[in-house]
Amino acid sequence: MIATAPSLANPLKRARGRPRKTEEERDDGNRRQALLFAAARLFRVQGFAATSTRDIAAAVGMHSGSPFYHFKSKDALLCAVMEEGMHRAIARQARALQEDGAPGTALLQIRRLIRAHFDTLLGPGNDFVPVMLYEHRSLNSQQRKSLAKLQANYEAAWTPVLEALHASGHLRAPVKLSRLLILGALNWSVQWFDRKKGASVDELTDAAIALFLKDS
Amino acid sequence: MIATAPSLANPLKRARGRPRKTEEERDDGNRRQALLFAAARLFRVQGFAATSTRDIAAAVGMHSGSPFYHFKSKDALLCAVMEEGMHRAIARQARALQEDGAPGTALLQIRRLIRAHFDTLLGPGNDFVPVMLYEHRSLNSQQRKSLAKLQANYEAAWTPVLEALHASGHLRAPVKLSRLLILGALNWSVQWFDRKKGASVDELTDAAIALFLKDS
DNA sequence: CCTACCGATCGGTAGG
DNA sequence: CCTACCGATCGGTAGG
Repeated sequence: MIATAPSLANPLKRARGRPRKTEEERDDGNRRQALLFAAARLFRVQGFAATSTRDIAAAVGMHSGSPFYHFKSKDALLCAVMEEGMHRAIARQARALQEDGAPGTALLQIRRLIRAHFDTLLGPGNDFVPVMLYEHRSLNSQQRKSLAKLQANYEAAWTPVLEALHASGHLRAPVKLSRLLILGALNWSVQWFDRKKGASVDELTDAAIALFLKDS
Repeated sequence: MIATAPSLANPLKRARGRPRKTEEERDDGNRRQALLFAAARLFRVQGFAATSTRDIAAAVGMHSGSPFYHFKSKDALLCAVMEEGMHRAIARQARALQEDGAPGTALLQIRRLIRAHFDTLLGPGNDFVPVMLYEHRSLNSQQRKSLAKLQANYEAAWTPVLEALHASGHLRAPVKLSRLLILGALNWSVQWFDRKKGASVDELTDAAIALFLKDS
């Protein structure tokens, strides 16, 4: 929202003795990262089509043409945001499933999956996955295919857990439809969740468990 | 998607004896309606920002400036699409709740509410409400306020039914969070439902009931 | 509802 | 990563 004034980089005077690639490479990575975060935030708030590459550049103190030094197109930037989001989500999910070592019961596993999913969607600064959820149609078919793999990877973790719950009578609806409906219920929280009022993520997780699962 | 060629209206030769307002008024309403339907379809498929008013005009055989004869701005057209959607949804919901006369049990009522909601979202040609769900942020605050009333009206019907189900033990999670999560699960079906394959709306309704409600 | 048009903005690029 | 720029497109309007 607030465009920081373009920071005038001091004219580089290259040191000759040292290779000094550290600063340059880190800087490069930093600027690319900065663009990724700014784009995620703006795409989430304003939408992809309503956000100009100039908006994004201004948000990190660059000039209008500079994002194209880091990303070949606006589309590619959007896709990079989504891929970043899926990699983070997959990593968080894997971490959650390995909490306290043991796999535990299916009931414990589903709680971990739901909690990790809420954290991915609602955690402070987690704009990447929400962008993916709501700007999917802005991708071309090639990009969609590459993301579909990551999504399938992510969703695959849910199936065995839901199957176990179905077998034990905790879940009555068909497994596939259950997965779609449950993930939908969670994904939609992006639209109404407010960190500053209403239920906490803990309460949300409890409510989801209570809503979806039977006692035996 | 397919732009019909602009239909050249034959030069009007006004009859003098008759008032002939019927044809003119009906035509006017038809053109406005045509714009509303075309806009809903395009906004749903491409998104609001990615759809130009020229796209919409072409879809109904008008020239680029003509939509602005019917709607004061692109925003106003979006808002009209959403209001149309909510009016239809509210009417369908009211009809569903009065089926077969009697109110029936809460279990029957929730089934009617869920089924009507799916029909509103997934029925053929029902693009209005999906546009509302996914383009909410493109409205200004005044338009949001006017729509919020319609949405509150729509959601109000769910609360007493969910409260009855909570009291009878069919619903375990808190009523307010239940409503948010259930509507989210249903709303998300817009993203994955495919009339041509997978579950039918009937099966979806059964699965939702089985997922959300306990036996007693 | 068409014609003809305007000012603004946009994604992207060449060349440094 | 900046400077300077291009062609295309967009929402909207005047005047009929």
